[in-house]
Amino acid sequence: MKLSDKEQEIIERIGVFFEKKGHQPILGRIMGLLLVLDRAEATFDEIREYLSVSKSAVSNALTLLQSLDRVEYTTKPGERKRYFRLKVRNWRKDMQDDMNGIFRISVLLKEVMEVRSNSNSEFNHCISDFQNFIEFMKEEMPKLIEKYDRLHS
Amino acid sequence: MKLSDKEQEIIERIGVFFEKKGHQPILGRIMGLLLVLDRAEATFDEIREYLSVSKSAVSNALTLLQSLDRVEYTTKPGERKRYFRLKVRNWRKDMQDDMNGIFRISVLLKEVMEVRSNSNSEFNHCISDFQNFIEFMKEEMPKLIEKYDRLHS
DNA sequence: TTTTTAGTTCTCTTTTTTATGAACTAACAA
DNA sequence: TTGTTAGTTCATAAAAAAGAGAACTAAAAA
Repeated sequence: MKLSDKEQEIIERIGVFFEKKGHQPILGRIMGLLLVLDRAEATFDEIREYLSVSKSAVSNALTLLQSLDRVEYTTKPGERKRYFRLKVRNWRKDMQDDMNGIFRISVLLKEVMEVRSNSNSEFNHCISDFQNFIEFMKEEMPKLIEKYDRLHS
Repeated sequence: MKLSDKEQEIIERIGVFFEKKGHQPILGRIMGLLLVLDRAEATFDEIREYLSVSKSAVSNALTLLQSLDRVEYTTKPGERKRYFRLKVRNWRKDMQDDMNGIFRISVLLKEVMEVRSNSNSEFNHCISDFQNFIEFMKEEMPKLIEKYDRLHS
């Protein structure tokens, strides 16, 4: 039960990717592991061994990943073990959430505009312009997704 | 030289927003301050006082913000002080960078596909589907931006 | 009933991040 | 020349995050 160097490297890279999103390191590495394994699932203990981390680390990470709706588990008849796997169906939703996270700056800018006087109209105008841009993007994004679904159905 | 409660609150909120992007707390708070101030600029010492942080914290944060191309400074004739302000022109670019950060998962998924066998075609198919979706988005995004610019010129 | 399996919870250490404060520098001013 | 202003750098303290390991629990198996 050993991962190849290439697999390990990819897991680390995916780990870093999710770490940058503000998650703790193991979360990303567990997701990387579940992506790399051919079965696309693993038991609690397999995860522990593949990643050589403690039980508590795995337990906490899996609890968190499930609460984030990124991981789920199934059981097999006659077995007590849980088989953890990625919630594949949510990937697009997760990505949209990330997009909305980026767009959320416009809410903050709106509040900024509320406290600013109109003495610096050049700067105020820059903020408004940027807000318009974001509003446009926010409106167009769902249309883009619809377009994709129309093309791929 | 005091900020109102409302201004402070907005600065904290903007701080948290940028913290979630992986930056250290003061970076976001400095950006928040520069957004909230009517002049939209502040000297080194004003930043220090408004945010009640140490000189070194301000110095390091400003150096970093400048290297990230988010802040710049101007000087005024006869004054040695620097007037720091946000690089407003880069906001859209920053946002596009953030988007590309989200899309970068497709590079990782490509590598994942390279190490996966074809034994689990259902899962592999899910990955490919998601990759197609991202590729579509990556292609459409610049078009969307063009469209916005055409409408607002 | 006792044991085993599968995971959880709690306490504590290790590591990393964030920021402080003091000493330092560079440029100009008195 | 000495002082002052405007910052920088460095060593370190304080705080937060991440994870380890042991004790614990709950359900099934023997």
